[in-house]
Amino acid sequence: ICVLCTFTSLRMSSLNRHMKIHSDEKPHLCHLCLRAFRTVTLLRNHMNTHTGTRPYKCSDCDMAFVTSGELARHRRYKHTLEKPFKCTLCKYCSVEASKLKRHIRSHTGERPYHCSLCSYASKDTYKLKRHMITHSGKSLSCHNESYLFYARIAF
DNA sequence: TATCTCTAGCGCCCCCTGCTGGT
DNA sequence: ACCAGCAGGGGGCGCTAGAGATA
Repeated sequence: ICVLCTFTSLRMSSLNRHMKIHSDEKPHLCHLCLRAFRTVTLLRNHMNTHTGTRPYKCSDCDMAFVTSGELARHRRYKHTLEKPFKCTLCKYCSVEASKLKRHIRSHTGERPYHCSLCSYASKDTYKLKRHMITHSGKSLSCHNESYLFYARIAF
């Protein structure tokens, strides 16, 4: 049992590894952007984003991905059409949990993302970002910096 | 013990659609 | 009626973090 959080494991080795997340130790450094990672695997995946290396290739189309998880998700979206996350209130189902979470907000009416300049509130972050254009008149891509400024105030 | 694999999660961007107000 | 602007709903991918599985 971790004394710092709710984590529990049957293996001492898992607990030892877990304890590292409570420290800031990130010994694996990307020499291209100086970002640091806890594990070599994370660094390797990150380096692949710099080099464009995509080892996980889809057998049914030309797509390729940095991680196996991305490939698995792609295959669900495009090939197997498996949608394990099902809404209990309607027939909607999704490939991803986060999509179901976003969908459920359409039932609950929850709008966690508030505009700092008017009464508008959004159900997801990108809608708020898009909404911010109406205050500035700038294009979405030109608006990133001011959006981040507004977001810091709002959140 | 190190590495691989899987799952979870946040984010970004895009598309389509419906509503609304101006012309 | 038509069009532009805007918001709602959702699809798809990029990337990182953490933990289980395995070599």
